[in-house]
Amino acid sequence: MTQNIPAEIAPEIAIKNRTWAFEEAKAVVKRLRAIGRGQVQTPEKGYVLFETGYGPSGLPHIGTFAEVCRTAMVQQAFEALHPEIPTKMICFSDDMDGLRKVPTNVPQQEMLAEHLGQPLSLVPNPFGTDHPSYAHHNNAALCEFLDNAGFKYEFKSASECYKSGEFDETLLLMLKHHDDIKHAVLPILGEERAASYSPFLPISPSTGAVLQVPILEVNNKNDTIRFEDVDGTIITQKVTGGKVKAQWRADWALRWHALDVDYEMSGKDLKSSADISKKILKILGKPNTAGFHYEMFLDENGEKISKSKGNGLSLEEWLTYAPQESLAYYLFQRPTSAKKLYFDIIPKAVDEYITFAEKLNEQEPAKKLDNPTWYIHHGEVPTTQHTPISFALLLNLVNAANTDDAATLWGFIQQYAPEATPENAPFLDRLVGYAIQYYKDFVLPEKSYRAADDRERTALSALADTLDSMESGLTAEDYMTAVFAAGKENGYEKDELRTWFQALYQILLGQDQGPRFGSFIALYGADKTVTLIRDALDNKLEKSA
RNA sequence: GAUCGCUUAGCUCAGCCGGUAGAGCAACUGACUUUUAAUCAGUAGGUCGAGGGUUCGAAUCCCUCAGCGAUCACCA
Repeated sequence: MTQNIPAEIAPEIAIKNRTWAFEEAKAVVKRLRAIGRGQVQTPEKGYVLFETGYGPSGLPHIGTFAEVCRTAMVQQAFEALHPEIPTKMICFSDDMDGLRKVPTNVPQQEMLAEHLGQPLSLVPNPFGTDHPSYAHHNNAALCEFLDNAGFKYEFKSASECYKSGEFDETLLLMLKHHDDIKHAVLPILGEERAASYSPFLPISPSTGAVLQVPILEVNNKNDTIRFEDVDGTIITQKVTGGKVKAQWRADWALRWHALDVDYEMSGKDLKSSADISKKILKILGKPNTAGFHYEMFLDENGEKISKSKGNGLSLEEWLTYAPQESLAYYLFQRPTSAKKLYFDIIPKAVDEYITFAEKLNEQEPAKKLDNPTWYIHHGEVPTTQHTPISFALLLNLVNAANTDDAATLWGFIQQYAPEATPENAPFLDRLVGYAIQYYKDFVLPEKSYRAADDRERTALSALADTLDSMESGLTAEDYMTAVFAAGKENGYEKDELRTWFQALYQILLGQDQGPRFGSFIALYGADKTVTLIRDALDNKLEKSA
């Protein structure tokens, strides 16, 4: 249930920490103290609850990850303050929400259009996966993602909460305070919406759709509401048992109340909604849930990242080029100021993560709490995270080494860190994979091979012949000598040798710069270099570029 | 209109319970390599948006202003 056991940090030390995560955790403590009349103790439900919200109308995105990740950080800080109190994180999916519009990026558009208005958990699955519904598919994606990232959480489905009756008690309470709740929400609504607003959205008995209709009458004796169904029939329906869903904002308060949520953060775009939800929670008679509002993610030009525009950097993109830990590190930084998300920040984030990860285990307890990796690795960085070289160096290396082969790249790495191997530095090995991906996507497409002129052809074939006749396994210096000899003996004067090397890069590697050529041959292999040269002379490289 | 954020070295940003500024990149110098790049060592570079206040002392707290930007006001 508890997220983890932070490495021994005395609560007296923890309470002095001022990072945002601890400030948030202290807000949770304050809430507990209010509930316990001055005593900080385990809530009646048996644990302190941290909630995150997810809308399964789309796949999990970077905002989803950010919210779970940061909530886990607050949770960990709380555990350091009160190790004796159990905690739990719930990832709540609002899969009872109606399908408002058909997303343009999913299959079976027409089929989905027929199900507009239906709860997402009843809309058929258009993806062809095993899951029974649209929402189930997305929920599974969320869980898979969170599991892979190593989060400890409990998944909760809105549809199940409504149907099972878990929300009934609170729904009845909301029915009792129907008008108060309505008036709490009205001030922030536009005129048009205000006219028909109700905290309740009945489920149509004829179509199953989530209806956004005026509530004609509230009956607290029978636990019912009256409304007009899509076909014009006036219906009287219980608010319990999954026949009614709470409207946005009221829905939030409902969850906080019914599950007794102690902490939930949200984006600043939801600030006004959260404020209303707090008012509703108060009407329902519970103390405030703790939580703050994090800033939005922007793109390189400071504009809001939107999935439809495709600007900025997506979660998938980050995780294609860098480890999840580096993103978590990035997310730890000042959540209340807007973050620009674009490619260039990734290498820096990775290297700063590495720097902090290398330091954590030796730091004084008080210092540990200022180290972002304390939150990412639950107090102690595993030794497997050690890497002797930086990601920036690795990216330069993969560029220079001109290879998408991990083994070759490791050869270059060992020039810098002779003792490192994929086995004893698994994190570095992961970084190698990311660097190669980067090479494939950004370096390779930029390559432009040119054909050799006559002098170059002569020198290159001489080099190929020499290499062919050399024994394998010679040193970089031996190969270097051969390269120089091939140049000198085939028309390159001493002061022209630079152009000879440049020719090698342009003709063989498709770029203006490259690695030290002797080392390149030693690592790439003399025989493969011969093949490379002969392919170049046959003009085969241009096609593969 | 309401709410919030940002403004610190050429660039991107960190520092913010007050004690005369830091990093990365870029620049420059040097070392090392029988090419370049890389690597390593070092140097230089800022009246911390403007004005005022509190203080022995403010990039850091308070007020005013300016510029830029975001979010909300339809849906979640």
